[in-house]
Amino acid sequence: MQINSIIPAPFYNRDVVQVARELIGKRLVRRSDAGLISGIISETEAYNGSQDLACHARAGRTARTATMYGPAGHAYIYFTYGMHWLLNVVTGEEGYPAAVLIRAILPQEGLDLISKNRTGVGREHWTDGPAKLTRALLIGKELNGINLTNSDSNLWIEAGVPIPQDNIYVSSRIGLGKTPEPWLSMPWRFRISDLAFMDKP
DNA sequence: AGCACGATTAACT
DNA sequence: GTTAATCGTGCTC
Repeated sequence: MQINSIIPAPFYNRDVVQVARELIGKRLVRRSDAGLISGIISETEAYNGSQDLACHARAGRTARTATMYGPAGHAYIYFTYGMHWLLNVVTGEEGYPAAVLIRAILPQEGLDLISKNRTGVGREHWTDGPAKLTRALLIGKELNGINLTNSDSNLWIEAGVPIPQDNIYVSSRIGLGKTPEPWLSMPWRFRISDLAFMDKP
């Protein structure tokens, strides 16, 4: 893939909800020791500032959430449920804590590597969850804070395939537990509703 | 210093 | 539909 197709920093230095919507269809690329692994982003969620009670930054700036306060276009990767790593992209002005959770991708390159990283799991479930895709792409704490707009990084996001607005399904975020309203119902989850276009050669 | 819980997953009944 | 796995983080004592 061409270096010049990497999404530049200004794309991320905007409203987190808008970025979450526009990340649908972009290509997430991981360069591992074994080779390239990539997939089209098919599901995202926006987490918007310390006032958003579903956002980790609700507790203010801590060692864990520090990257969310950093520059847009960097990766915020955190550990949860004692075993899972989740990948987010920092958005907005430096100092404002907001990020987009990458919830699912559609595998494109490095299928043999993904298969290896997801042994015992059916192809349809290789990367259809936020912790599944980080396992498939070998993403962990060592990539926390990495610049996703830098061609020297081992993780970046490229221009992918255009997704029409009417093929993006909007709903409320999931897995938020006891998060109170209105945050629980904010329409900040985006996903491709019709995957038929992927089946074309 | 101790504790409850989580932006989940996979394996159950 | 239900639940165990598993541990860093942030809050309470």
